[in-house]
Amino acid sequence: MTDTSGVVTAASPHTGIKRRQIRPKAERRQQLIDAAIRCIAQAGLSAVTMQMVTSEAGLSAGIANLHFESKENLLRETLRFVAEEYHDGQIEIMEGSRIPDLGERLDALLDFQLGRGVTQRQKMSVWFAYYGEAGARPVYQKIVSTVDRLAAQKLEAFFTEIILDGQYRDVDARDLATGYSALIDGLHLGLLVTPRDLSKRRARSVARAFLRRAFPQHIS
Amino acid sequence: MTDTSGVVTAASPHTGIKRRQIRPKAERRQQLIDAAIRCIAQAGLSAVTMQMVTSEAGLSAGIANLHFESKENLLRETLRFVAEEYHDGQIEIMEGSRIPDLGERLDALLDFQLGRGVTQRQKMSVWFAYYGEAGARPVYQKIVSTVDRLAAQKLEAFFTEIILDGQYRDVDARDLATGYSALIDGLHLGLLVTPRDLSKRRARSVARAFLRRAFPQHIS
DNA sequence: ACCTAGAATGAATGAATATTCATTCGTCAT
DNA sequence: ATGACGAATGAATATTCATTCATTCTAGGT
Repeated sequence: MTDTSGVVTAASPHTGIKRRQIRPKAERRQQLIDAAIRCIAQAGLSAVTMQMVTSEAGLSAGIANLHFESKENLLRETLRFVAEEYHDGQIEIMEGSRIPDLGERLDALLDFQLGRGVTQRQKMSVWFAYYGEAGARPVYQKIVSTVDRLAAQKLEAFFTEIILDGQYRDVDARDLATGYSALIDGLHLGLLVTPRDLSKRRARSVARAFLRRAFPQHIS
Repeated sequence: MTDTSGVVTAASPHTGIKRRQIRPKAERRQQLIDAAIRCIAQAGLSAVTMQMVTSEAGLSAGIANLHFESKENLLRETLRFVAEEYHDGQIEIMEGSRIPDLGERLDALLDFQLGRGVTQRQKMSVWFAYYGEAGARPVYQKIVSTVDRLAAQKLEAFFTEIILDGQYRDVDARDLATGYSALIDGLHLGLLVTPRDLSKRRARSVARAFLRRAFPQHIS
């Protein structure tokens, strides 16, 4: 997560002329992915050019092809990174033996999903840019659905735990998990497209209302 | 709504050589928008070319520029069309003095939002392609948010009516409307990206469960 | 039957941009 | 210190694609 991107790397102090830096392959790849995320959020997936990405990363034109072979590869790996980061975060909270109280864990999940600042907005922006293309691109669809399925399973297990704990009747964990995920996705869309009409505060309250109706004993 | 697209227009019967057809401007524009919808659903917004659209429409290369000036205009008008069609449909049902019973009207709304066949999937695909770009494009954002705001207001009014009718307590029409819209959007995404994991049948049942929890007297 | 306005065509143009690769230059093992 | 490996550069190339416009053709009016 060290974000060195955007930093003008090692310039000779007076001239501002950049000195060539040699870095490990993995680091360069991440640097380019980070730059791609910023470019996609800024210009939209369909307007991103290799020039944009490499110059955003403060590097030379050919470097993305050097490390990723092609634009397509770079974009695919960028999607994979964002998808995994988002879902790993969720899963860590849900499995979280860190937070023993189930109600608190629910709150933590909500915080993760609808909290955060500008960075989060950037990531969401990228996330939905790919979602939009996924209908037409099997490669994207596969990445998203793989990672989604895993998160859905974990959420269902988490909800099952809560249902047992609260002895709730007439609730199906799977359907509820599907509904909650959809709700969160929909709220993200709202935050992205109509921020004027939907504040982050209100989005959180809408999501909490959903959870409260389902698990009244666990949400105050 | 007459869909003449995809039809190979007026060919000389034996040769298959196409005869030039002159049609009113409005008709050609619609024909091109219909073709654009199919292309976006098929190839993704970022991969659509003018060639694709015009040949999908069965017309010559330059014609989209003749009628829309630029690719950007064509894509913008295509978004406007899809957005308005979707929201007009919803609004007609909600205002619907056609269906007097409120519960039935709720069901009709759900049917419209999650029913339909291939065509609907195409439209959804287009809808989300634009959503994905909206974060970076003020023009798209404006179209979507304008049309969204109107639908949100109507939905809130509709829910208010139901709340009065059922004398429901402790329910906020606005929050509920926001939640329901978000849920539907999220389910659409699910249907689009992970059709394997979410059938249309299940999506409907998840949405109905949401409504039942909110308006138990109106949904069986 | 003939004209004419303007709709439609599609080859040509030029701009944008992904990709290549010969060259340059850090870095590290010796 | 020195050499060699390979990372990084960026000018050159090739391709893709939106847009233009001279030409062709259709349809409605006379």
